[in-house]
Amino acid sequence: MNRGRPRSGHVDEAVADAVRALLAEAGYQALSIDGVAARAGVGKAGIYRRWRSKAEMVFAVVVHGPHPVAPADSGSLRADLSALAEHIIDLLSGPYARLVLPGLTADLSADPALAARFQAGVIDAERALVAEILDRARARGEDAGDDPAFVHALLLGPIYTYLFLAGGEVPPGLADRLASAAVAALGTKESP
Amino acid sequence: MNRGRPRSGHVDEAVADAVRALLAEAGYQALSIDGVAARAGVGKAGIYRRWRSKAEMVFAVVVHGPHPVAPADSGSLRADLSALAEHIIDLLSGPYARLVLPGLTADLSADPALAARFQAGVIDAERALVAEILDRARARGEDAGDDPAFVHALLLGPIYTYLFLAGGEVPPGLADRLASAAVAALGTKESP
Amino acid sequence: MNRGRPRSGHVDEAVADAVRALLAEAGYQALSIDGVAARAGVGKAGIYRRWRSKAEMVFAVVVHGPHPVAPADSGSLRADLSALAEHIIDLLSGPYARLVLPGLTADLSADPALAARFQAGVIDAERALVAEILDRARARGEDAGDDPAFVHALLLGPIYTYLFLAGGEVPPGLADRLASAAVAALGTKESP
Amino acid sequence: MNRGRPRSGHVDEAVADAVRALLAEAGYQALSIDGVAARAGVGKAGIYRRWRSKAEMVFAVVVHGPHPVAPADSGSLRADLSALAEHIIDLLSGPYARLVLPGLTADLSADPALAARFQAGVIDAERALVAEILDRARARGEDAGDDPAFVHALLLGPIYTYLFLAGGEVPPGLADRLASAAVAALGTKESP
DNA sequence: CCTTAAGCGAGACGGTACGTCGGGTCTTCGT
DNA sequence: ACGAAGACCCGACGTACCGTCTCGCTTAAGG
Repeated sequence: MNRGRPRSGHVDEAVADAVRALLAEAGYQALSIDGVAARAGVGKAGIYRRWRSKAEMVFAVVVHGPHPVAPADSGSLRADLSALAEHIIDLLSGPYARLVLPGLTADLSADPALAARFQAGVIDAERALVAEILDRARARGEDAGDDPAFVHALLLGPIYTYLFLAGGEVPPGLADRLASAAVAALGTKESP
Repeated sequence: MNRGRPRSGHVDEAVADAVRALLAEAGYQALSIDGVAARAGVGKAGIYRRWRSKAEMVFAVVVHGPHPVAPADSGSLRADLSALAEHIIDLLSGPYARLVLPGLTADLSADPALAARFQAGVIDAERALVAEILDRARARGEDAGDDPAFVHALLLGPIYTYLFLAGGEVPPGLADRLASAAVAALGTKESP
Repeated sequence: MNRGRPRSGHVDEAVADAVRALLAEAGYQALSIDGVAARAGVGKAGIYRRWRSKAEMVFAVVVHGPHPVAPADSGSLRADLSALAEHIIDLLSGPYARLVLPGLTADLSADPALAARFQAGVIDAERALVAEILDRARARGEDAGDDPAFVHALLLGPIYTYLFLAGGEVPPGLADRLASAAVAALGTKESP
Repeated sequence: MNRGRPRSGHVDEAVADAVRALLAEAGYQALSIDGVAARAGVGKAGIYRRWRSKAEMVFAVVVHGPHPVAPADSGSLRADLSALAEHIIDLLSGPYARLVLPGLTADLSADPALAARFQAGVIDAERALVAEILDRARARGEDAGDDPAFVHALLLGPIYTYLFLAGGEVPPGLADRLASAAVAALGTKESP
């Protein structure tokens, strides 16, 4: 049985609001636990009771999960992948992800436990979407390979590169071009 | 003419050694200017006189530039791209890049000036290599498209994804598969 | 009429035990309400229901009051005062008083209400003992002055000084010497 | 040779001012290092660089030492001791000592090193004054005993008792009465 | 007997202060 | 003028307690 005073949902809400507000104002690096606590009108202990680090907190608040985005079934592999790529572009250039992802990625590299949760909650979820799209294509008789992780990397990687390693903007038509590249790659023998 | 005592090369060496040692011991996030100064037996002022931030210092020391890697000319676009991909994999999974890149990427997103220098010094240099490879292919009569940046993103992005967003390891044969995908993409009309 | 569940004596016992144990282990300053509650297996509310502060709690537990030490009647003022001084020395150098008094005194200076209770429960009680001794002496025809508080200060003050302001140890024979000093002071005209 | 930037006297002054102001406003217990740093416009590190605790800081600032109060030589032991007692009363009921002493005494009991410094800097200094007075009296042919520490305790103890253990006020004429008591005690054989 | 008020252990709550660490700047002396 | 050294102000860190407040559960007295 659960003993003691139960945790208050109000804290979670207030922290989530404060995190989003402060991220928008100053970005991930400038976000501090002290600052969030003060802005949320919450004790620091209430935050540390829930999350062990800034990275965990932001991860929980911003990446918390609405990734159930069912992949559209347009009847063609290329169109499905293009839609998925467009979805990833939207996600990564969205209001918060853009501010959060580089810093969060850095923290992941120093916290294997959190990295595992990111892997499971975000990467694996997206790979599952790719797998579903490929399965459907295979059912239709299209050539769909057998490595959803590779196809996923072929979509996510270039998008991440444009956004966070190169200039910061995604070129127009990128989703289509990535989908075409992926389809072309699937229809190729890798060694001559 | 320069007056006063000239800068001592000894400082640069000592700092470079200290940065490498401390990176290996504790990683990028745990690296501090104080720590580097103490380890190098150097004053903090001597460091700030050279670089404006931790990110600049590490960037200068670790990514300092020896990227003159002439792209091998193997006579085939696919083989050239594969060699380049292999080179990128080696670079990114090298001893320091692996420890440094996620944190450095995060700092880039908060320091536009440094981001521009990273863009110019690393991204543009690699894009130029791709451009050279594509030019050679075109001269040979192969289909080479007109967007080296896209081809570069197609190589670097998935590698970065595997190393820093997903598990941390690059699957075997990745360089070949990426090169094949790029070549296939180039031989495709992007709109049906 | 008292309704509701009556207070459990078990709490008082458990708290008293915990306070004594923790005092012995770490002293007054390191004693915390959280610590006492945890050690006693008691809720913090149960403690705050009984006492308003750490000082009150410790005061109640350690100085709880059994000071009814009837002053021995030896037939001589000097001997009576010496016995009382010896008693005070024993009290103040006892196992807990020694750990508690300096900190408790400090808290008194910040809590007038508690100070008044300390004054009434400890100081006034001891002054009453002195008054009784002086009355007996006066009845015997000895010179006993008319200011028990002064005589009491003449006994308690030096003892406190030796124990808590100077080194920490009471010199041998102190009780006798203080009694002699007090008697001598009583037999003196204060202004020539 | 001393290397590095020397400590700034401005910090010492600012801290001393802030400590005095905050003591007057809220007392010793409510004084915090954070508060002093903020009020003084000084970093906490600057404080911790100088003193290891609140008690050390306050001790250094308030009790800093100028106790060179030469003992008046009035030609009589009783008058000298009375003057000294009056001086002690003034000291202890002075603006800061009153706020500081109880809390400081408490901290002494938890910090033997500081206790030793208090003993050496304050108690021993006052005992030396007593010793000097007694020496002068002995030179005059008066009976002066051989235990300055005892005489000192006979003066300081009752004063401390009145101020910090009993009500808080010193009764009028106390200095004279303590001096008389001390003189009387010196002229007495301690064992019947 | 059955309500019901108050007690109980537990522990979360908003806060404050702790002592430490790092950032980026400034100031000394010696080279 | 540069060098090492190190103090400067600032602000965040993660921890520990404070005193208060819910929880769900006894526990007895009063109706």
